[in-house]
Order: sequence, then structure tokens, then C-alpha cells
Amino acid sequence: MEKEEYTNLSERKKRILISAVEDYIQQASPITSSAVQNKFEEKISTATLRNELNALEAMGFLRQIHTSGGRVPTSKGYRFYVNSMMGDIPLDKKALADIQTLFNNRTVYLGDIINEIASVVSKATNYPSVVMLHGFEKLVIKNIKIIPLLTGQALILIETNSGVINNTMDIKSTVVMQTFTDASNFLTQTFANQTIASMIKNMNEYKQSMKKELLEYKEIFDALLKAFTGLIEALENNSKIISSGELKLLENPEYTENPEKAKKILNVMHNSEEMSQALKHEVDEKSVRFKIGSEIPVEDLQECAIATTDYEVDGESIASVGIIGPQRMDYAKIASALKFVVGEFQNMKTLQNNVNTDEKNDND
Amino acid sequence: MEKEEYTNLSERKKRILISAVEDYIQQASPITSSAVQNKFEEKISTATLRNELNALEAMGFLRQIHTSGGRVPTSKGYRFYVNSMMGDIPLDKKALADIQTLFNNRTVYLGDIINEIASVVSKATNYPSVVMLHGFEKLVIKNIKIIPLLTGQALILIETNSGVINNTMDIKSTVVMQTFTDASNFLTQTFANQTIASMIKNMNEYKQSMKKELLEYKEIFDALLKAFTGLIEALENNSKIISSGELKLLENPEYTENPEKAKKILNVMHNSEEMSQALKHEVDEKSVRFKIGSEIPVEDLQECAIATTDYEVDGESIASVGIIGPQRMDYAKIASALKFVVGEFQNMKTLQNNVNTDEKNDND
DNA sequence: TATTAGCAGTCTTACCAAACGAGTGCTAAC
DNA sequence: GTTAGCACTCGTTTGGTAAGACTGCTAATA
Repeated sequence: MEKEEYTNLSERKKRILISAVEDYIQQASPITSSAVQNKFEEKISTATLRNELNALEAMGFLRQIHTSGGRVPTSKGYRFYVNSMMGDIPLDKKALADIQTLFNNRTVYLGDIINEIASVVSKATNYPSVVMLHGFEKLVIKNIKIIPLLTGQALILIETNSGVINNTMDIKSTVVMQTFTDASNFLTQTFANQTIASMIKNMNEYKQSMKKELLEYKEIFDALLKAFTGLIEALENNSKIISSGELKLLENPEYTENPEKAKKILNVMHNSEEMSQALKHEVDEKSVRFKIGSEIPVEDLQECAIATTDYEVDGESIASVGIIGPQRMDYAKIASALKFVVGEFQNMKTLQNNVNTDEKNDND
Repeated sequence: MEKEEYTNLSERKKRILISAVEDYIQQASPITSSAVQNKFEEKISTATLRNELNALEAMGFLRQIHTSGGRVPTSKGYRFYVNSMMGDIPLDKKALADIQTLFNNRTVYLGDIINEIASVVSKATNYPSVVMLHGFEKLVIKNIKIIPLLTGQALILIETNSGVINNTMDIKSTVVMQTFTDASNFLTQTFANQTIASMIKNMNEYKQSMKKELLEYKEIFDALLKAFTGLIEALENNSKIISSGELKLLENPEYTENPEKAKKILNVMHNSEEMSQALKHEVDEKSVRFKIGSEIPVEDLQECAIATTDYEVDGESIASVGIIGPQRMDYAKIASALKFVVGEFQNMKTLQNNVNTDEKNDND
């Protein structure tokens, strides 16, 4: 349907529309016929441009706020611009080099990695970023270690194919050290190369059919199970949104002039229900996807645009990574930055996993 | 000097000033003679109040923006109010109960604890919070564990008297498992009950004088030393500010009407040099300290007020915890919330440390 | 001497009208 | 199909006025 409408557009109309949208993205003030004239490569009068802009408005790509005030792109206008740009993503070497300085690749914990993704994405795009972990259970377990602390707690470390997950459990002081080592080995042997989801599913079964000599692990199993179901519940309920750079919204005139709008958006950003709606997308081939204005199924974001991509590990999507900004955003730059940053994180993980992925388990 | 000036104030002037400041804190609009009249317990005419307010203005406690527009407290006015209030901090049971729901006491890592303090303080006070770690090296080491991961890195876990510090180091794949266990035990035996500072100082010496049979630890020592000096440098340079709830600034009319001001403040909040200046204070007995307006030695914060307190472990101040807001803030409520929240964190730590602090080291 | 009523003076805010100007739509000519 | 030119629209700025909120001051009062 979109495609058909676009065929109505003459080549020149297309170029004019692109010029117009680009002008608005840069200037943040309504597009006038003379502004387009300055930007446009061919010699063409403002009167002709007015005719063309008028036609584009009639087709729904542009919109006038008031008669004498220039035009502004509609969501449809931005959508056309984005579709026409998506082929050639500019990879500005200088910019990529700048982004590279933002990385800190000493993180091993999944939580830290997610935070770091959010932080780097926001810095690289200059917009608030959001990361939602949705594929936590799909992570593949590589190694499990239970490490007792002096405080009466124990640290549960689960190495996965995407970083280390950690949680704590309370322990009885009667449990002796050897038990933890044995339990770690047993857990690793039992669950290695399973997903978190299947570990949780199987753990109950194992516990039932447990032989006598392993009964001492029961306490640990129980605590572990509790810790993990708790973690997953927490992720599914509230805390699964990680965001960064909220303040960058205030760098854009549309929000400094109207802080109420910014507040609304930032509120939605912390509502996991709505953000989940906003970030959701059909499976398709594109690595970076845009939702523009009315395309976003969340009331308070319909004046915004959202760019999203997936953080994938071993081909599985673990998290959605996105940024939120005004519709007037630099789509090309954002697409390339987002793609690059998330790609780098994926590469980092892949490299690390290859280091000694086939080394045998060594918990003792 | 302050005290002397205050003695010039009649009892009634003091009460009027307190009424006036309170009114402004609640209403956020200039104090008028009739507003004070409504608030004031005694029957007193607006004309008399005008005389009194005029006198208070002459003494520098209040200030008029323009002739016909009511008055606003000066920094000195707020200071008087704060000093006169500091005796009786109200402990609203309901509010404290609300705050208590914000705690999540399953954190074991120092970094997470610091983040959590920032987060809870901000939620409890409704202002942006800042935590600066300044006493990292004063932490006392309890236990050291080096845990190899499958990715060719090793996790360094240092249990201290205030949570676990973690860092990573790269390892050669030739190092065998037993070495890590032995090294952990050796490190713990060597450095337990020393501070981080003295560990770093002594580590080099130990390395020099190391016996032959311990030479295999050298690699680990080197990596460890590198990891730790790196961590400390990072803390001392840039990343030592943890903040939370920046957006809450926009809930106050002084900043929604003037987002530029908010941006300025938020910028300063991420400048460790300036924040360090702003949070610094003389050693004194007070648990919560206020700096008001001109008392803050940072240009861009001179329209603000800052409340700070120390996060202490075993009597040593580890971090400064503070909030930033307009001078028109609810000082009493903030003092009690800040004191309560940080106090709870301190208690939590103390309890945990007491659980099995005298249990012997158990790394194998 | 302290308090108060009353009033004049000051300054802000709201409102309105006029002038301005940026930008459009339309028409007529090319 | 393109363009120059002009009338028109509508937001923005400016200036000027009226209303309202407070204050400072003065003079009367207890």
C-alpha cells in the first residue's frame, strides 16, 4: 500500500520531499519554499516549489501548522524519508572512532553489560536509550559456581554464553566448604549447555529424584531455585527496563521549550508495560527498525520516533535496544550508531566465548 | 558571628521569619504580609507585619524582587531557618514506612550498594542524589578470592567490611586451577584485616621478596595489582560520581519554568571536580549538613541547596551522600530522610559483618 | 512607643490593537 | 510546466491601558 502511494511521486517530488525533511531535521523550524530552494541542487523557483510542497501536503507527507508558517513533515513524511535512506547508511569513520572510545570491555556480568550497552548507545546517539532484557531464559549455561561469603550469604555465579549472572542466597553456617565445591561441580555437570529456562524446569525434577548421598545439596538447590525464580520474577515485573541518558532529551528545542512533554516521555520510559509495546516488532530482516509517530502504539509517544535493534547472542535475541527522540531525529546517523554499538558488543561476547569454550569444566 | 546577629532578632521577628520561610517552602511564591498573617498564630495586622518584614529585609534575611511583589528568603534567611529547625527533626512514621519499602537488601557488591544508596535517597527525598566514594582505600579486607572464568578472564572478589569489590583480570590459559585456590588463600592470609591502601602498598614489597616456590603467583600478583591500581585510578579520575533521580529536578516549578537552570545543575552534578568541592565539609558532629546558596563554593549551584551526610563503615567515612535541590526545599523532611536511609544501610552492613566475622578463613 | 488603618505609589500581569513580516496561494504571463 | 508578482493570512512584536497585588509611608490611636 505504501509502495503504491510512493509511485505517484515524481522523481522531483521525491527529491524535494527528502530535501525538505532533511532541512527540518537540521533546522528544527518549519520548512519554507525558499529554504528548500537554497538546499536544492537544481535551479528552481520558490513558486514552483510552493506548488510541489502543496502537492506533497495534499498527499499527506507534509502539514501546515498555519497558513503563513511553512510546513512540517508528517509521520508519513518521515516514514518516506527513512525508507528512502535505509539503503545507504553512512559510516562516518571519525564518528565511529569517537564511539569506540566509549567502550569499556572489562565487564563480565550480564547486568553490567546491559547497563554499558544502554550507556554507550545513549552517548553515541545523543538520545535517551532503553534496553529491555526479554530473552534472559534463553541464555545457555556454561558453568555454575557457588561461593560462600563471610556474611552468611553465598554468591551464585552462572557463566552463560552472554556474561555472568550473579545472585545471592542465604546459607546456614553448618554447611561446610566442600559441599559448595561439590555442589558447584554437580550443578555444572548437570546443567551445562542447558538454557536457564530448562535449568529451572529441570531443577525441581532433579530435586525429587535425588539420591540419598546428594541430599545435602537439597538446601542449596532450594536456595538456588528461590534465588532464580525470584530473579526472573523481578525481571518480568518491574526492573527489566534499563535506561540511560534521559537528560539528553533536554538538549532538543522541542523539549526545552516544553518540559512537560519531556516529562511525559520519561515517565513512559520507565513503564515496562508501555515500553514493551513500543519496542515490540515483527521479525524481519532489518537490523535497525524505526517507529515513527503514529506508528508507535503508545499514546504519549506519538510525537516521537523510536529506533530499535536486537542484542543477539548465538543467534538468539536476548534484549531489545532502543533510543527515543523527536521525530525530527537524524535517522541515518542513529541507525549506523545503533547498529555499530550493538554489533561491537556482540562481537566482544563472541570473541570471549571462543577463547576457551571447549576447555573442560574446572571447578575444583 | 551568625549567633551575634541572631540576638538582634526579637522573639517575634524570629517567629515571623520562620513562618515566612515555611510559607515560601510550601507555596513557592513570594511571601506577602497577608500570607504571613494567615499563618501566624497571634492576631497582628498586615501593616505591622510589613514593618517587621521590612526590618528582616534590612537585616538581610529576606529580599524583594520588585517593590510590589512580596519577598523571598535569602541564603541567610534559609540558614537561619535551618539552624533553628535542626533540633527537632520530625520522624513521620508513615513516611519512614514508605521509605522502608524502597530497600532491597540482597546486594553484596559495594558498587551495587552505592547505587542503591543513591537510588533510595533520591526516591525518599524526591530530589536528585549524588554519592561520591572517597574512602575506598580505607576499606578493610576480609577475604580474597580469585575465580577463573571460561572466557580467559578471572574474577577478583575482595570481601571487605563494606561489601564485595569485584574486578577482572586476564589470565594465561596455562595457569592451573590449584594455583588460583592457593593464590586466593595466600592473598587472604597475607592481606586479611589490612586496608585496601596498605594492600596496594605492600603488594609490591611482597612481590619482590617472594620465595621461589611462590613465583607462580607472580603473574597473578601482577594482574591483581594492575587491576586494582586501575580501579583506583578510575575512581579518582572520572567515574566516582554516582547519581540518581536527576529528573526529579523537573518536578519543581523553579526548573520546569526554566529548564536551562536544571541543565546547568545537572551538568555540574556530573563534574567530579566541582561536586567534590560542593560536598566537602569540615569534620563536625552533625550527621546531616546543609549548604545553602552562597555557601556552596560552586558558581552554578549558588541558587541551590545541598544536604550531605556520610556513609560510614566501622567509624570510617567511605562515601559522601547528598541531594541537590532548590533553596526552597523541605529541610526538616530531607534531613530526616537522608539520615534514616543512610543509617539503615549502615546498620545492614554492620549486621551482616557480625554474622560470622570471627569465623576462620575458608577458601578451600 | 508600638500598633494600626488608610492611602498613594510601584510594579506585574493581562489584554487589546496596530504595525510588521514571513510565507503562502493564486493568477497571469512566458 | 515554470515563473514573477501580488494579495492575503496569520503569527509575532510593540505600545499603551487597565486591573490587581503589595508595599511604604503617614497620621491617628492605645
